[in-house]
Amino acid sequence: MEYDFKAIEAKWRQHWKNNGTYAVAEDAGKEKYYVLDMFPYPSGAGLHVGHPLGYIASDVIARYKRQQGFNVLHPQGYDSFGLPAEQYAIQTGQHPAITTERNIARYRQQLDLLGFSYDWTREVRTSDPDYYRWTQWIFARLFEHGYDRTMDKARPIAALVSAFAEQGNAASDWVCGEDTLGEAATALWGEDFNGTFTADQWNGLDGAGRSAILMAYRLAYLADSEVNWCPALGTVLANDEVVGGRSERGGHPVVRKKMRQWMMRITAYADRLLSGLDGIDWSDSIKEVQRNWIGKSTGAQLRFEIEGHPGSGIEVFSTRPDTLHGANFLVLAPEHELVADITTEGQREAVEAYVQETASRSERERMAGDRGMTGCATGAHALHPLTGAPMPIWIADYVLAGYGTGAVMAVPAGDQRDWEFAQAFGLEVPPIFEGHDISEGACGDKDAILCNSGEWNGMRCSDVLPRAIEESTRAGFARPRVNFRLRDAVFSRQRYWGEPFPICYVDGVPTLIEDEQVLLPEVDAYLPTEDGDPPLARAEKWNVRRGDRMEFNTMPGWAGSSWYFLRYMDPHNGDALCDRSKSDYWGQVDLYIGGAEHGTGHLLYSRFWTKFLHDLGIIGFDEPFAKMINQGMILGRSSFVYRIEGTNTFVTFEQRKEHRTQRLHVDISMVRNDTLDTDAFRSWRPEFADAEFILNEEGRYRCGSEVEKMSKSKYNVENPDDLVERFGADTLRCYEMFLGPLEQAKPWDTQGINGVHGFLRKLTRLYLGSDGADLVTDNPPSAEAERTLHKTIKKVTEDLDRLSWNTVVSALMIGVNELTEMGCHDRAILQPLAAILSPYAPHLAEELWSRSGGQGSVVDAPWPTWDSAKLVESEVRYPVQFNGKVRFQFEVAADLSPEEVENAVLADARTGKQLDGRAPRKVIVVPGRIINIVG
RNA sequence: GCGGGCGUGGUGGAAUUGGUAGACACGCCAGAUUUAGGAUCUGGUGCCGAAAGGUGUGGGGGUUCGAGCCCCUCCGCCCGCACCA
Repeated sequence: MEYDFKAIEAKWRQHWKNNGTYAVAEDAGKEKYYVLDMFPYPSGAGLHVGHPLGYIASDVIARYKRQQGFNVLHPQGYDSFGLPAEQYAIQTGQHPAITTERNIARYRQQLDLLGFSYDWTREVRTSDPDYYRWTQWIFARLFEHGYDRTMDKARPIAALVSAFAEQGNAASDWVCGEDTLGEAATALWGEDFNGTFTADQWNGLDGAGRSAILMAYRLAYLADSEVNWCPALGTVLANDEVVGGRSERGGHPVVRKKMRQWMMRITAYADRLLSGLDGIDWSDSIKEVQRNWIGKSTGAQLRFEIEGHPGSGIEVFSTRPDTLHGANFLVLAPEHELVADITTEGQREAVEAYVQETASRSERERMAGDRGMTGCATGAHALHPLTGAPMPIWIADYVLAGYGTGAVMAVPAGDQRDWEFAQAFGLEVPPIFEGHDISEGACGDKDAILCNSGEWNGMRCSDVLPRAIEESTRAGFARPRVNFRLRDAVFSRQRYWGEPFPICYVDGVPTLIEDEQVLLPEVDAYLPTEDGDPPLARAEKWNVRRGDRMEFNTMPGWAGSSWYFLRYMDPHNGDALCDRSKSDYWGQVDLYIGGAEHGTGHLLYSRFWTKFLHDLGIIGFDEPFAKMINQGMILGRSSFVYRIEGTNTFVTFEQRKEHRTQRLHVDISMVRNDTLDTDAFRSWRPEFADAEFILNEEGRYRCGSEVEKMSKSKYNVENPDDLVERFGADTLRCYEMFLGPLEQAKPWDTQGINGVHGFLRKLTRLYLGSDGADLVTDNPPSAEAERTLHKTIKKVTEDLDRLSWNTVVSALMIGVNELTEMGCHDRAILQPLAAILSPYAPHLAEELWSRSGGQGSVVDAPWPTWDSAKLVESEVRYPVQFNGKVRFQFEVAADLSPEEVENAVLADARTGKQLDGRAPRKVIVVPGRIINIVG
């Protein structure tokens, strides 16, 4: 066998392992290149062919860059804290660490088969205490820091404490949770707290009081937030785990409950997270997802006085204060704090019923559904700040409590939702736009011309807007305001298998534990306690060793994955999360490859933590991933059989409509070319043992098929191990790259792999005879063979530079086809060919490199360069322009310089045949293969 | 509804800067060969047509000597967000 892939791959896999080929170290004399995969969660199911796609792509680039002389950092690790291992533990009692260890071993085994050039000495695992120690350390720094708006960076809370001691909180402009501050201050100093406190007030506080105040400023803080609590399950549920007021799993009742949770003040970084997007090379769509999620809007906060309630007012946020003259009522979220105060006696019953009704639905549910407008008048009125006209105050669930101030000024002529609300409740729609018919709907056009708007009549909205903000501010009822949709992230989970917080409570005050690492304790069960405390509360000895008690929550999955790319640079450092000299050398990730599904999770949180660590001077850059490619999903091709209802008889695809049939997924391993192996099917499951088949005219059972997501339950999963067994890792690598553009979703087609396998076999035959004898000669290569080689080097190099993985395989195939046709066995051709093959088929490339006399490992073989002089084609046709019109096609040898082309054209064209009988004076050869002739 | 992207043979896709559309591969067809395989080799394969020729990148229009690519418009598909004031 001339291409014995099993022997070749085993041989070189062992060789690389023995030689530690892929270990890298900092080298000041070499330019670095950092190429990173999103590390996997090691699930029990193992890999299917979709998982390695991105890993192969990054490995190709890592190998290519390495051969180009870069010092390449290409690590891999495991995001090993997570829910599946914990659920398995709840069911079986097996410790998640054991499950995780086993799954990692399986992953490693599968990854090793594929020939990746990872430096495994740098492996990280988020569940490793030596790793999560630093995750806890970052949390501690976040706890100890706040965000100073003046300096636009994170600063130690200690600096704020000094400022408070001297000037209270009036002089410093730090990001502050106003609700948290308000609650704490009210508890300490009484109801009339107006947002500021003095140095005397501060200095008079005890430790608990100060702690409560400082919580409003910390980047990691404790706060009461409303969550979906399921008492039966003893845990908090995410909004999408709640359906119709009951838990999605089990159907237990869910209540909305305020719970004290750790939060991350990511909102402090909202502006920088937004502007930082401009400087990084990510896809437009994922940047757009992040922009949308951050949701910056600029406008004003306006205050409306309430009739009969002097001193209190309703604050609303609006991006369109230019439409203020069209505002004729206010709408509050049902949860708005003023609702109870302002509701009139006549409306109280109706309002309370409405509030009750909305409270029983989750926010998610309110947002979905039929969009029918609901609401209720409070009976109260606000006063229009310009005209003093009374404006009825309504409550409605289309206004969200969590956004802006939880209240809006309704401008039914300018906002579709307000318009619909006005229609539903028979409210007036004052027209404020010239030429706009308000019976049709609202007008959102910012270029519309205003009317009925006092001094602004006749002006364009977009021109009025800045003026409206300015004038309202001067009049004292408004101030400019920027609002973000982004909300602070809940950082607590009531789970076991996550990072424990380095926090204990001393007299109720949350306090950092920094003198020793807080390790995840052993527990006797992985469920919450009877009291509803998280599983960590079961670890009684662990719990009581500090303060009153330890923190029982653990950190969410995204904690460990927010900074792992840094740890690879210095994975064994026991004194720091990453030495500054190492992070300065390796710097940002140059190429990050992974799925697009993390747009608002991992990718946002790692940007946040990176900026924070940059503020602290831990690292010298503030964006983690300079360039990112999101690979598309590989879809499976499912096969179906058609059972006649109520029988055990199956008809083929062609006949399925002649009967009442039921479509069933069948395992694709039993199907070849859409034909079912009926014997295999009978023995697949007992219920099919006596299945009858009605075959088609060709005497075979033809299955139906469909492209859908790969999944166990659809029996359409292709396992990489099987394919490596049948075709080898090199074939699988090439084929996955050949499938199509990396970013696109594409169906898997196992039949297609034969073509790529044939290519590698054909390639091998250039070097080896069928008996395994060397065929490589030292004959001088023909010009033709050189042209093929240089053309291939050029194409492969250019395609890799623009990250076009799939076209590279085609280029290699074409080269091999041509060389095979020529019968080329020349060392001068085949050695460089092995070198450029290496990124895609590293095992075979090593074999062929050594067979063709290459020195050392092909992994370090310098990337060949192409010589344009060798790229001579016989003739090229140029379209020729004469006085602006293309008159004829001119053929010229392709290796001529522009000057030679010019002379050739002049010489020929002077006959004047194609040039209206005129002799040209000048010939201009321009790129794009067009020749301009000036008459 | 808003935002992002896409539309090319039977299939996956190529065409990099506006310059011979369909490279490369699968599938299919025909032939060869054989120890009958999920093997190998050779040739063919966009569509219509016997051929000459015509036609062709979702539809229509435009710019250009020239459009898969640029502009306008309509249709269809995918992804993300979705009452964000």
